Amino acid sequence: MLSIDTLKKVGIFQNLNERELKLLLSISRKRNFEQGEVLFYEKDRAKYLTLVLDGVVKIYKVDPKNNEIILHRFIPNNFVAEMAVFEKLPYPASAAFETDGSILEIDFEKFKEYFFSNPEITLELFKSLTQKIKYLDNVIALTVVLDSTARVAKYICENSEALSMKHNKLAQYLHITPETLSRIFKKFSKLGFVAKDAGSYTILDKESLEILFE
Amino acid sequence: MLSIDTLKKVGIFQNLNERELKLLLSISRKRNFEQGEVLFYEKDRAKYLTLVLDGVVKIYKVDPKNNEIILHRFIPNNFVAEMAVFEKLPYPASAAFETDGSILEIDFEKFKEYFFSNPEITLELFKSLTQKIKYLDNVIALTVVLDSTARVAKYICENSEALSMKHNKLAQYLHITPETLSRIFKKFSKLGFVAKDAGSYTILDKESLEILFE
DNA sequence: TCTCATTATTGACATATATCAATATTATTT
DNA sequence: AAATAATATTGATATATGTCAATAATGAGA
Repeated sequence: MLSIDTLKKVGIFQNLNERELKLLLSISRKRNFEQGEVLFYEKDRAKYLTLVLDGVVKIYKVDPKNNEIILHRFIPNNFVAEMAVFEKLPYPASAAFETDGSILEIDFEKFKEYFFSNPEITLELFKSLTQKIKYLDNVIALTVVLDSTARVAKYICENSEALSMKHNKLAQYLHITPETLSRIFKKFSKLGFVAKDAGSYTILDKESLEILFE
Repeated sequence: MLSIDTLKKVGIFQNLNERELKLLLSISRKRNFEQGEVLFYEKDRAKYLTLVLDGVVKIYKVDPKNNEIILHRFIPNNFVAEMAVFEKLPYPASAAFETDGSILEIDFEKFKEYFFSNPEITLELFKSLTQKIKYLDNVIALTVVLDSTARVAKYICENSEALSMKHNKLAQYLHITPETLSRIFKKFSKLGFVAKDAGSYTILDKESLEILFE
């Protein structure tokens, strides 16, 4: 099931030696999830240090109208919500698998005891924390600072995969309704900033789009 | 000007010995600011590890309509935007003094060299980073998730100083206009959730207010 | 205490975006 | 390829909040 080879493939643990990997193995377990399964809910108590091994995990909050507000999608080899584990705080958001996948659960107290003196590990944890700050900053830069039109412009300019995403997923990610998104794309088409071919859109005039959010 | 005694008073450096404090002193300098002075602008390059010594520093973004969106206010003994310094990234937001004050500027490369192997220092830096995540999460929880009414309810329930703040400051902090804030307070008064006496408001029915944002 | 400046409130109106319902388009299954 | 389901678009309308302008309340200096 969970083997040293699996752990070796995780970037964060690359510099650990065999002895350390064995130690890590002894305080970890792998858990499999199916698409849609919830990893944890907002306000749950954090028990384990969690790392995505396979699949995509979405982190989201639920607003009073029951809309999911997606803060981030995690791909493999990332820690999820380690802040809550470090600080012994309830999770600030919920997490669910968007695909089938698996996670590594690590006993945090033991991990701390064994690995916090290892500068390579602490450096990786620093990076992981600063990464989270960047993600949250991005949510704010996108959602709080910009209006819907600017938000769409920014997102399609900066995320190449955006144009091939299903529109309702994209809309959800940008915290707008599919209707509004559709109207914005129509506006961009009319302005000649994007073109529709065979269902999906292509960017024709990136400079103009950039003006909208800069 | 900048003395070891000043450094000793900073919580984060409490566990440093005399030799380490001297070392820190040699790579630091103090800078004074007047109310309103800008510490740095969004997108500036981060040069020094920065810590507030005196005064209040606001961290804010500017939206396309030139509204300031305040993300946080820092009081003394806090690192400001250390993420940008760690990651050698442009500042994700601007910073300005709301009062007269001063900061400590630390040469980051040397700080890293001298102090990153000290577990007490890295622990403090961890705490500082997780704190920032909490602040950003709060901005999102307040601004992205809740509507204006819920936001006011949450803020006055959870921040005792809110009711004595000037309404235009409070409104700015909640990212709503003073007019909207005034209307929301009026609504809360009519519902009997708050009462106005001598200019400022008092909470009469906290449970009801809490229902609005939970 | 009176005056002036600042801050807060109120009303009328504008605007962005959501909601709902109908229809069109695209994708999937048989 | 036809049938069905899923997704996208469009129009009409609702709603929350912003904007602007007028007035009221409050605070600070003479």
